[in-house]
Amino acid sequence: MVWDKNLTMTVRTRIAPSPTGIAHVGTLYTALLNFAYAKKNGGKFILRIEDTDRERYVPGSEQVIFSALRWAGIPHDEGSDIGGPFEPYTQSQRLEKYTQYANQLIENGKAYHCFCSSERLAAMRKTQQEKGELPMYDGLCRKMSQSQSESRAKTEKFVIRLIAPDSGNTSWIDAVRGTITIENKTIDDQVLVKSDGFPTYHLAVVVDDHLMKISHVIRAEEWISSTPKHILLYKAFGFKLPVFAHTPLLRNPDKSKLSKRRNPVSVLWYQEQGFLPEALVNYLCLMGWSHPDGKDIFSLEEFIKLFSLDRVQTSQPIFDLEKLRWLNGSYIRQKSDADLLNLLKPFVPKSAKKQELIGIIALIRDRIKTLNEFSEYADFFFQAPKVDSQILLKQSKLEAEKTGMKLLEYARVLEGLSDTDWKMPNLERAGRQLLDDRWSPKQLFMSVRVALTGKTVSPPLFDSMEILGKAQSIKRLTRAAEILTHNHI
RNA sequence: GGCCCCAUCGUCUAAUGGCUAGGACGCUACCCUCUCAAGGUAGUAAUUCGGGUUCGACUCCCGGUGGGGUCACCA
Repeated sequence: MVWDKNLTMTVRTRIAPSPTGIAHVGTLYTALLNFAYAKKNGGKFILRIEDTDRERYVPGSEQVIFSALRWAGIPHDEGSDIGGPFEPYTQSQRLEKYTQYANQLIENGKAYHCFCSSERLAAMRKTQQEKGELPMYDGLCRKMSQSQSESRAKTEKFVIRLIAPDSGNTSWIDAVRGTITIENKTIDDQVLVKSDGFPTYHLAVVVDDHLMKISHVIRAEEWISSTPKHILLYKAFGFKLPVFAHTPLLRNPDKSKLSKRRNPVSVLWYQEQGFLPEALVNYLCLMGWSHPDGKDIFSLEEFIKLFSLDRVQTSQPIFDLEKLRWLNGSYIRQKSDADLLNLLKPFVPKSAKKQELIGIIALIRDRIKTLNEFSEYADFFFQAPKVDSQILLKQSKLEAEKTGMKLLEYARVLEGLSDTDWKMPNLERAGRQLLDDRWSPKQLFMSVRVALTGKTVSPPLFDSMEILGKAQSIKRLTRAAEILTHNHI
């Protein structure tokens, strides 16, 4: 990026979520890019809470956002929870600033009071749309004399609107897309201050980005069409423009903007499913960006080292759970036993013993893609399964009686093993000794598998038996044999 | 609909005028094997269309088509 080279000021980027309930993966994605860009350039990453919409505010959302970013390993240098040189970092605590700047605009003739009722606005929009025009404010109050406007403002409710030029163009050099130009006549007289005295996003974001010395505004492409409004405001205030960079918008498999209707979007959901933060972050890195060496798996540190805005793609990627799952499985496989034991804690029965778990982990680590799949593979260790005789017989391919007798025979042989001999190779040897021309390895071992686990899919049989223990294994074999004979007499 | 953005295998992407268009996920087959995985090997599949520019276009230009975003006193 050419204009980076002459940058003398510090790079300061920010993420500015609104507290509406969840931590969105789209927010995490934008945070990741802003964080990486700041760190790459030795700058600061700021977290600002944009809570100027009182109707949509959900108490507690801030904590959800903080904890999601903490989980993901994307720490901020300044923010509403930790403060900083430009605090407060919560917009509802900065109200006077916005009022002050809005009034300055009115004094300079760059903005005006608007007294139009929402009914009039709605009616106006309706007729405009019927005529096939684009709905825009008709500028009624813009024409009002200053004295009239001032006196009405003393008694009536009003909003403050920006005066947008009717001709000319507004353009900027987008750091990921190049020059973008928009005709001023398509820009509405944007509301800056609402009738409740709160600023709109457009005013607050410009004022705060300026006051907080944000150098690079890196945000999703859905903001492209409001960027000219922001530039107009920067100019009206005489502020220095930041670099704008509009990143691709994450999409659902149906190609629409990523939303909870079609896709899990809450970071918390991924956490609860047992996705590892490294995997989610790594996957997000692959959205609209690629490693110069074509690597798919790399650390956040490596990403920071290699990240650049000009390598960011402009087309909109689809968020694909399948590839994320693969990546997650890969990260799980790389974990140490101790780490996995720790990570698995929320997904494992409380009664589970540590030694036992370490053994189980060795058996399932290559099989699970998310941590919550632990129970799918390992639940039989903690609870005797319900054995379905039909499923069992389908594996043995022999009559119930013969199958039951074989299971009992295996149980008897196992009975002869001492506790110290209760080891995988011995268990397997004992099993293989029972093979003959009627019992192939597959028939016998699959039958035993169903008897012990209730399923046709499980971790390796003899390793599982070693962990399950002598008493429990024999008990389950005997019980399966009983079920077979009861059902078929 | 106006405006804006975008267009390489099903998906994520590489290749910015010169290669048989590469890699990854997924899928298929084989190997391994007590099942499922993991691992290994092989395979499947793409430059949206039409015009230009050029000795030569995935790559540059124009148009069509398609997709997305945005048009609030929400962010």
